[in-house]
Amino acid sequence: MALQRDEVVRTALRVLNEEGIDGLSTRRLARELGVQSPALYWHFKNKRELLDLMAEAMLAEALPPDREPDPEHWPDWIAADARAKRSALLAYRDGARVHAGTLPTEDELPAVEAQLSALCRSGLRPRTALRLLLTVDRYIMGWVTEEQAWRQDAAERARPPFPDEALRGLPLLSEAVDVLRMTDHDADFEYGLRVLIEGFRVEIAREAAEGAGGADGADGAQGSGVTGDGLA
Amino acid sequence: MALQRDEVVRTALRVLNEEGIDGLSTRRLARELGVQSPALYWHFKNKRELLDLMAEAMLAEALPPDREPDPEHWPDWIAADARAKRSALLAYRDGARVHAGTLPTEDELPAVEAQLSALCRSGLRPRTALRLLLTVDRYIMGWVTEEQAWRQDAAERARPPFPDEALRGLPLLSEAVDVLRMTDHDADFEYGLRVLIEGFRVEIAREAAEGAGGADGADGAQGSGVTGDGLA
DNA sequence: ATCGGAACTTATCGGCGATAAGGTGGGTCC
DNA sequence: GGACCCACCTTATCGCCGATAAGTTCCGAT
Repeated sequence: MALQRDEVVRTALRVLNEEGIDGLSTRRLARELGVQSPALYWHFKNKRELLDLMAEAMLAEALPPDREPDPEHWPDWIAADARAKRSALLAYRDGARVHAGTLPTEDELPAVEAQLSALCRSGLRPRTALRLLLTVDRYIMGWVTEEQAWRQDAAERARPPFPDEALRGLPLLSEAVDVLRMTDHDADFEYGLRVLIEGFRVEIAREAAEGAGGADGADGAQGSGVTGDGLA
Repeated sequence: MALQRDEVVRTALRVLNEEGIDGLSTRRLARELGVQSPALYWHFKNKRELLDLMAEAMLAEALPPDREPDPEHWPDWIAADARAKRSALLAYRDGARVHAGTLPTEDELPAVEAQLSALCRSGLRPRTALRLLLTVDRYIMGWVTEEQAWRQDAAERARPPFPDEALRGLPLLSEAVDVLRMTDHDADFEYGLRVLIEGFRVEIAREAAEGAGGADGADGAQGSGVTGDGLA
């Protein structure tokens, strides 16, 4: 039986976990498949295409398609999706870096449309709803990228970063040292996620009120930006 | 006169802008400096170290040190710093990817301590304040990474992604097409930034109330996470 | 029996990061 | 003034990489 694209992608993901993205070469992968490296170019246009499929497979494992998001409980599914996506990226070494290079695929669009539909029930305009989804997505990507970079050079570096001496004379940082050293990734991620969702609540309330009151007007977020006077 | 580290870094940043990070090889850089490539290894341990210095230089251009953050108007300087950091990363091709590989340096710590100090005036515990700073940082990194990836293959791909046909039957996405196609990066970034800051407001209010009321207790953000019932 | 194409091999290209070993020139010390 | 040193660079080379070109094998349809 000849090689299947699918089998190549699965093997590539295994090699990714064993060697990391820098160790994933076409030769290494070919050896693992019992084949010479140019054979891969029969199945893939180039390495980029292979990486794209790997990214797609990574996320497919964790995000079952065709869920119908419930408009009544958007914070729940937004948070659940965010956690699922983070888990999916964390499940493979350098998962975030693999995913980062890819473009959104057109066949993800219907799922996004469904999410927009749910969010718009709360009074959001579609463009605001999409911005909201993109915002949490960017947060996840940034987070996991950093998390995996940290993990990587925690492995290769002898001493942990930010030793106690470096914190001398910095009392607040010393108190927050667990956050600084990423001792508790999960809770730290969860914090940022919660902040985002509470921000969304505020934003949704504002836009719903606006929509109920006047027309719409251009783009509330523009220009001078954040102007509030602080102090909670 | 012999080569100076500083001159090498400046030249490397120029080459980065001309060729992108994949085109920035030691040979290319050496050629630009009128030197053979192994000469660089006298000045730098390896390419990683050069990239680290490039990242440091990039951010140094945009973030003047020794500002004293004003506790009364934290949303303003948080937003200003965020915009400055994004601009710094956008100023160089693949700036986010260059920065992503680096570890936080110990000499950035005093600035962070000052920011924590300002935030804690509003009743935040240091660990929450640091989480807050990290959250916005991750958002910026994720955002700019995506923005630059998009820009790159907008350059090399013939047709723009998400053509109108792909949006047939997806009315909400069609209405939000400008966001989808990242036509207006700046405003979209600003939106997420504002959402984050409004989330921070909520979080700060909660924690200040908590601190005023009872003791503190473990970690409000843990476990079941977001549970609210949505609908603004 | 033959032809065609899918799926692979071998050979090779140009480029990469990195190291080893050797050269060179200016400044220092006796 | 000669010996030495060392900062700084060169030449040569290693083992890897992604990718392409051209040739081979083998199976299935005609």
